[in-house]
Amino acid sequence: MARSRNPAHRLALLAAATKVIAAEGLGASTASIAREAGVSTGTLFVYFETKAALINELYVVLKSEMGRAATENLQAGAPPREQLRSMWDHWIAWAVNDPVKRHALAHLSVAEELGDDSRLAVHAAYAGIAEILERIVADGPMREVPLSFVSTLMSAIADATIDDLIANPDPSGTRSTLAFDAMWRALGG
Amino acid sequence: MARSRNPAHRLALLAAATKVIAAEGLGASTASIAREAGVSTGTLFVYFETKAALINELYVVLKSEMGRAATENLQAGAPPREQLRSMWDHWIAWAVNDPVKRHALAHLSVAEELGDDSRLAVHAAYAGIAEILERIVADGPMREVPLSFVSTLMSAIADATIDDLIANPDPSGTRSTLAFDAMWRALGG
Amino acid sequence: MARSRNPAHRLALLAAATKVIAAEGLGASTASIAREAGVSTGTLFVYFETKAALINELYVVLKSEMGRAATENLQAGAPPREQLRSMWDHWIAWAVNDPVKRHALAHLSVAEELGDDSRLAVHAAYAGIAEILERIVADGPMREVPLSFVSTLMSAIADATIDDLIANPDPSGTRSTLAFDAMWRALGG
Amino acid sequence: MARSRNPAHRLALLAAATKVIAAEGLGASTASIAREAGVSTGTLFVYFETKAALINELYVVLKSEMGRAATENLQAGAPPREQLRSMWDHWIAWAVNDPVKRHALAHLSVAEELGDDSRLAVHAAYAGIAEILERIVADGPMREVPLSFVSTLMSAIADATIDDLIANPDPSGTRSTLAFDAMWRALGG
DNA sequence: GATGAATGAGCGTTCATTCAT
DNA sequence: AATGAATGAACGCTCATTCAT
Repeated sequence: MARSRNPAHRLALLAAATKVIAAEGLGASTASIAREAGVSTGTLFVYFETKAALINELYVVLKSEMGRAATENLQAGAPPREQLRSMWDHWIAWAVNDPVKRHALAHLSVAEELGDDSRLAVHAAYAGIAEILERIVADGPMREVPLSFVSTLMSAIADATIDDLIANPDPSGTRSTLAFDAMWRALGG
Repeated sequence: MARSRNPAHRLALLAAATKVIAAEGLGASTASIAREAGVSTGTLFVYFETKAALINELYVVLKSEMGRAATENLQAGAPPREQLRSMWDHWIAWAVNDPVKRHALAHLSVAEELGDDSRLAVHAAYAGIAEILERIVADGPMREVPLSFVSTLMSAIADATIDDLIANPDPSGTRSTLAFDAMWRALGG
Repeated sequence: MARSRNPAHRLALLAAATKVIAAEGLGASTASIAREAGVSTGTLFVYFETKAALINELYVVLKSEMGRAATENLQAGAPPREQLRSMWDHWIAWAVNDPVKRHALAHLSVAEELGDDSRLAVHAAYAGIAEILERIVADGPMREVPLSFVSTLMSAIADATIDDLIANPDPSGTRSTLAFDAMWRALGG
Repeated sequence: MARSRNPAHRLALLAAATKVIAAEGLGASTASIAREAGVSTGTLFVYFETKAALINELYVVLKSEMGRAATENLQAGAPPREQLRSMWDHWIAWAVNDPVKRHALAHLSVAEELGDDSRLAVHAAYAGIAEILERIVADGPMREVPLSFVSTLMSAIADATIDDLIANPDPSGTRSTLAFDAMWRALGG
């Protein structure tokens, strides 16, 4: 057997892409990503067939990670509001503690080269969130609206909050609570 | 910078940039923008010193236009909810009736080359909106939050609504009303 | 008006491509061709959309030039054998006097990127040759064979002769005459 | 250089190179050749020091095979014309029955990396042909010309015929006979 | 010997910008 | 002012070759 593919390289490339894309946007060159990862330009293309493939894969990884972070430690039997609040807190924490990933993801989400399959691949990680959201919305004023729209709305509010908290940190958590309450009201919960 | 001799060229270039950036994203070449405008590559640089300058200027133009559209025909004495609803309707209408501008603006808003001065230059066009927002928020749960955050929140909800309406048109206006109500609740109005 | 396209650049690029391709084959880089022509890499692509376009155009230019050289000073009323001999002599002279063009053409003729349109574009320059050939072959043993095959045969004999004469010059012309006679016999003239 | 352990790999690589070069030309990558042969990229370089070495070796193999095919079943005592005709027939048959080898050889014959030693290595396989040719030419008009030129001439005629027969098959053999007669006349036999 | 990941020079092509006309 | 040819750095990607396993 030859040297087998080194998973560390794959991870290093994804981490490097996260960092470089966060800093320079999607225009970041594959050369700079490879350099940051400590491998040669050619090696990048061993692990990702094209730059577009790297972008798509990184999007799936980060977006899924964010979804998983949000649903961590969810109390199955807890009341919906508490469940949503837990999600909210984890979500905000993930983004605020790792603003580089959050920035990279913001760029990736609007990438021209993002394929439908990537957007689809991410859905699984958001099934838990969708379920909770569905229950909350079920008897409220938004019960007729497609869940995807409700979900987009929540994401929009969360993203706005995250950007605000990264720009002006608020360790007390007051602003996060206020924003959560606003979202809760919006959902009609 | 100085007002150029032929304002028609300037406008043609901005219109062309809107169309081409909406279609191809920020990667659109200056050559393709000039071609679309019916002028030469050199002429583009007579009116805009660099591509970044064009992007910034177009951002200011479109974003301001959107703000102005939102505050059109505002009834000075009307109750805040009605004022906000008027704004909301005008805002949504502007974007839905001109999805090309909306798409271009979506790209421009995340442009790497966007300067703080451009973001600032736009504020004037949003003074009216801010004023109304301030009054609405004044006695509600969000009274302690910086107005800029409230404003960002509203934009986020509006943008989500607009994208949804462009993707799945709803001539009845039901979804727009539902989204407005959600926003109204979020603001604590 | 701006600077207009400089025909000298086009010619310089074709001449440079001839020289570099003769020396290095079709693997010659566009950069080396541009350098040899004294222009920048970008300029090459102003005059030729792709490397393949340059290769095709150069093929048409050289092949046509060779055809035109062969039919130069043709005596309309002369006997077929003398006409063919004149063509033969001009053809051999063109190739032997400009071995660089001959070598470049040898490479170009087998280029993967050569299109049917280029092969077609060249035909006009060979109409005169074909006509003579037709008359010569008309009553001989090859009268049933497609003219294109006869033509290929003649080219093959000529090319072999040319390569031999370039490798081992023969100013006396003896070998050329011997080869012509062989071809004449082959054609059944 | 030293006979390698596993001759099957060597043969598989040569066969794969034949196929891939016939289809894609000399630009074919060593990786694609190795894949076609069912071995790894590294293994290719165990059997052939460089790509150029593989090309040279394959040229020698195919060209020699062609020469051997031509002189197969030669009747020692038969009249020269019949001997030449037998050669011609075997030669044409080899190429027409295996157009992939013929195409590969056509590419290899003009390879930049082809060395004089390879051209020389092939001569042995053509000794028989040369001998017959020499006898045929001995008393004819081409008796003063170097035999190598006569040989090149014959190859040129044969190649042209082969390409024509591959492009437009002629099972009746009429065209092959016509071409042979033309060559016979050219040689002054 | 066999493997295939790793390498990095090199490729064709693009494009923001300049400047002679 | 308007033009578009000219520029050359930069890009994504390929590939012959090496070498750790």
